[in-house]
Amino acid sequence: MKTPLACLPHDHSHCVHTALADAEALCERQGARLTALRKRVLELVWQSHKPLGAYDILGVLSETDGRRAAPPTVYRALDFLLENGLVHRIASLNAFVGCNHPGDVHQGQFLICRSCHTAIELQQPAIGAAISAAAEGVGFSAEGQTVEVVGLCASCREAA
Amino acid sequence: MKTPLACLPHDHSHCVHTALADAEALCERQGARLTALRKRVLELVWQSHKPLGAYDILGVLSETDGRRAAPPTVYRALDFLLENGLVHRIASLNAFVGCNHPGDVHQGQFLICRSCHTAIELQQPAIGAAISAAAEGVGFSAEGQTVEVVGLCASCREAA
DNA sequence: TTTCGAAAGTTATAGAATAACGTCTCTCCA
DNA sequence: TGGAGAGACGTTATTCTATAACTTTCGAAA
Ligand SMILES: [Zn+2]
Ligand SMILES: [Zn+2]
Ligand SMILES: [Zn+2]
Ligand SMILES: [Zn+2]
Repeated sequence: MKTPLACLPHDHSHCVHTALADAEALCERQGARLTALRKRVLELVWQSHKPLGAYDILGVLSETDGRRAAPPTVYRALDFLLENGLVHRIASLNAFVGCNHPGDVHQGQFLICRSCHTAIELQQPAIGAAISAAAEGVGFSAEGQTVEVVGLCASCREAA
Repeated sequence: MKTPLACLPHDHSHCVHTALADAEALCERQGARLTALRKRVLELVWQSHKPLGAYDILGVLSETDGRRAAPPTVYRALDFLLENGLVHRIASLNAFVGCNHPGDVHQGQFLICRSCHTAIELQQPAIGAAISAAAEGVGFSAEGQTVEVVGLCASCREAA
């Protein structure tokens, strides 16, 4: 039972640097253009392990960065990041979080702490397989999965 | 491999009657008030096996039923139905669907056909258990699960 | 009959996402 | 060199989803 980095104090700037570097490398390899705006949005999404709303990103771009930005600016950047597997959308929160395993084709499972709002990305092939199998069992061919779990993370559990 | 009723031609009025009768019985038993409005909203949600948006419900109430209704009217009814386990919310669609197993405390898994938009509710304790176990594995206590799978249902698969 | 509380009506607003069109700046090739 | 075309981004407007806050209605209990 390893507590995930996300809900422990850690050198988060390292997370951010790694994520940005990985993104650069990945886009290079795939011929995708990681523009300054897209990189900045990715950085903002990675500013913490908490899913971030599109309008929060918009706020930072407008107020802190001083960039003239309207919703489509943010959503286009997010669409790019989603398509390239650099972020995930959390449907139950209408928010976005950086992907921990960029490059792999995958659909994570997310553990969302109702106390500290941290999202932990799991990658348990067994879960995906169990779901696909159950779907196949009724003749349904699964193409995409949304698995989001709300509860209490290890830290918040201890604190309580 | 049993194809679920939901994506076969069937006597759907039977689904509706059963759902409404079950709801009456359940509310009676639990001392919850299934008012005319709430019952009507439940009926509308059950009008098909496709998840229905709150504003679609609102449209019917206003135009067909001639009832003066604003969003809160619908959302309050839906909240009641959710709290009493009579409908589920599909986060990835912002829509609502009737519950197939009212009364049981459960969180379904949903298979959503991208072609005919039918939602099939599964109740596989094994999946829920696998997810909870994976969460416990990193010290996370799962309290609620959202499992939504998009793909092709048996009928649409055949048709293609 | 009065009183109280739940349900529903009403008005306004917040929050999330997209449509449609214009502008800018590259790269590519004549 | 100098367009042509494509992609990224800006801009404006609108749609869709959801909730806040206050008022009115109505039925059951005291
Ligand atoms: Zn991921
Ligand atoms: Zn926490
Ligand atoms: Zn039916
Ligand atoms: Zn289908």
